Amino acid sequence: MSTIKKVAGLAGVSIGTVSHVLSGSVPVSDRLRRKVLAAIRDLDYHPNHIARSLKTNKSLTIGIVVPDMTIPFFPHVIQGAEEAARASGYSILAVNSGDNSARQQEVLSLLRSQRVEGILLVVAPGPASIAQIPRILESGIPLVCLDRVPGGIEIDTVCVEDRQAAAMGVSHLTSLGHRRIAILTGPLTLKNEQERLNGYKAALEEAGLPVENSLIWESTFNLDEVTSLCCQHLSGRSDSGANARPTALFATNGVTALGALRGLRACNMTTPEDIAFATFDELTVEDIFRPSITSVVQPAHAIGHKATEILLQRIEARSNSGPRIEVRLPAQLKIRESSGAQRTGAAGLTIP
Amino acid sequence: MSTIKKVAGLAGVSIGTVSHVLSGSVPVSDRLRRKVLAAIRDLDYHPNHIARSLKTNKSLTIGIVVPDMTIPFFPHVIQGAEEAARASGYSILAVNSGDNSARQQEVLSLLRSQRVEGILLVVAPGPASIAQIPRILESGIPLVCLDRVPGGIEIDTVCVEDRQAAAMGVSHLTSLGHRRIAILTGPLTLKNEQERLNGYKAALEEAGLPVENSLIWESTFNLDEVTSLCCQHLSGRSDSGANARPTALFATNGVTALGALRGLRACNMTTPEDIAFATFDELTVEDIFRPSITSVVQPAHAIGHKATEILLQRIEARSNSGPRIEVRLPAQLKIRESSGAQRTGAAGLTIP
DNA sequence: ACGGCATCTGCAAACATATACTCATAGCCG
DNA sequence: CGGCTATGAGTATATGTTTGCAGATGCCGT
Repeated sequence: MSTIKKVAGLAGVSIGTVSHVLSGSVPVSDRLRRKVLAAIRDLDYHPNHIARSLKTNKSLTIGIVVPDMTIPFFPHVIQGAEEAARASGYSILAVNSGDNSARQQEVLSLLRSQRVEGILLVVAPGPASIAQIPRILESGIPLVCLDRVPGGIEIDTVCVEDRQAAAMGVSHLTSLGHRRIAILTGPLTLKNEQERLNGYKAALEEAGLPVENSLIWESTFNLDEVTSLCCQHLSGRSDSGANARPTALFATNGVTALGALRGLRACNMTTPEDIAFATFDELTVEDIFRPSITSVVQPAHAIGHKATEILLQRIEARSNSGPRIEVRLPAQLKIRESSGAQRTGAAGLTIP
Repeated sequence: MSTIKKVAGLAGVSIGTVSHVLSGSVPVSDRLRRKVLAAIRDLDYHPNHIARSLKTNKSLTIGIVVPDMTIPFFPHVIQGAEEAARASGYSILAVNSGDNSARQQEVLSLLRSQRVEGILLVVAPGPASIAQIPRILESGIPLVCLDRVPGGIEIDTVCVEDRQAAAMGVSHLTSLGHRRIAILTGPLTLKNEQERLNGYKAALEEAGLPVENSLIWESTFNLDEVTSLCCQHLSGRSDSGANARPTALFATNGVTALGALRGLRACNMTTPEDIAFATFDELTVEDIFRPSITSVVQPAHAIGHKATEILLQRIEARSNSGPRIEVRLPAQLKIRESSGAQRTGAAGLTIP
């Protein structure tokens, strides 16, 4: 691998001159610049980013920790982050935590060893995951939490307007005449899930409906657990009366949504026929498939992009002090078939 | 940020000893090891991977270039690669090329500056993209092409058994009695697409059916182009006769599949009612949605995993010489509704 | 007491680069 | 034509780590 020294040798200039041509921080005469550039081409020289980082103490890299890249939401977030980062000359190091506290610890350590200049974190559930954050901040590495907001900690966050978004989805269901609407949440230790639950409550109240604890189903981010929990709640209920089965179901995230749909199938129920359904997050981007799911969709790309902008701002400021930044981005309600607002035709591809 | 020197100071040992504790390459007494580890904890020390890389000339990083992380297939590949890499202590740097030759050039340069020890490449279409490969190999960086096989170049490759896989999908359609089966391919400059086409031809021949050029529709990886091309081919054909509309359609990849489905919808056709449909690649993981699509599914995870193993092997061997390795992994046929093998019930969630 | 061994220290030389600094050269004006 | 000023070239040092080596220390058995 060619070095700056070889380039200097071939171009007949000093190492410093090559460096100046590369960085542009010091003017170099056209004659020498051309010779240097020619040497760079001839040698297929690529500046050693490692040595540069060591010298300048800038890795030009930021890390992003997501639960699982294969969940469609996160690649969009990562891509948003990557675009914002690239615009400032930064690269992205993306790693999975598997929503596992121990693994999150590992990857955060890895990122710190790699000397990333900032970290974007979709925090794993559990207090242990949150406990890892302060040390990082203390060490001077800016960290922005995105998508999920950890409780009990002062930290920059970027996510969707959970309360309003959930209320929007639930209001859609109440406006369709539903009076018994169940909500299927993830762990309520996460502020977002709480906020979404609050949005649900607000929407019910606004519609003059009571909030029943028996219709609030708290679950986890484990698909199998969600499925069986949902199934359990749906079966063994009468069709009417005080303990009647809900006529609509709202899921607060993509995982519980998928679990809910699987649960419905396991209980031999269809949507929207047997129960109206709406959810946070898109399950499949394509409107080609049926039943199309009424969703409150998050601006995934924008979340990643905005979080990165904030992070870069903190990096530039070289300080984690200053007021905490909390960005809430608006979601969008996409009304489709599963909520029963549109009637669905025969199976197969149809024109909506 | 604490350094190895500070750790040594706090632990009351020499720098060398700390290094030895960290690397494990030289035995250290238990007493000192404990003191060192305590100091590391107290100082929240994280070894400077950058300095280590510079000294050892090993970045312990491999790069992976994919067209677009938001296409569901690729995160699985990346995750497979990540697991294999992690098992050997390597990290993954994943970047998008946007299926764009110029951008691919940029990201490859970036990876070389980052001094990745090897590169996994899903090559962008076009000869310019392929032309970038030899320089990298010459510079001593192993490179494995995965998913897509570039033509006219000797290189390690890992992908699916394209021919057999396509033949399997098409045979499924012939076995259902279809005699006019169209194929919608991506750019035939890619060997895989050619091979899939060959599989199609072989399956037709085996079923005693003629290969008609008018039923071979070559397209691109651009969704809109595929959609309009498909629509164009489907409309303006009589229902019978020599130029009759095909009764079945096979798409050779996820992009053309999506384009095909959109095209069908635009032409006001449904599947499997108006035309049977099968494809390479899964469009949505969940079987919950209708119409469920009969697919030849690729072992995405395994492709990433295997490619990384080969790459690590080349890295270890410190040489790109030796015989070229070509791994072909088997695909799996998932028969669902769109091919018409199962009859589909009413829309909505049903038990299959 | 002493050799041998295991363990540890301290030092120095890299690794490839950036940068502040010094030095050289050329142009220019008086 | 001499000295001054720009401007550009060259040089030395530092970054955090690994690694090898020479020497120091302490402990054990003889």
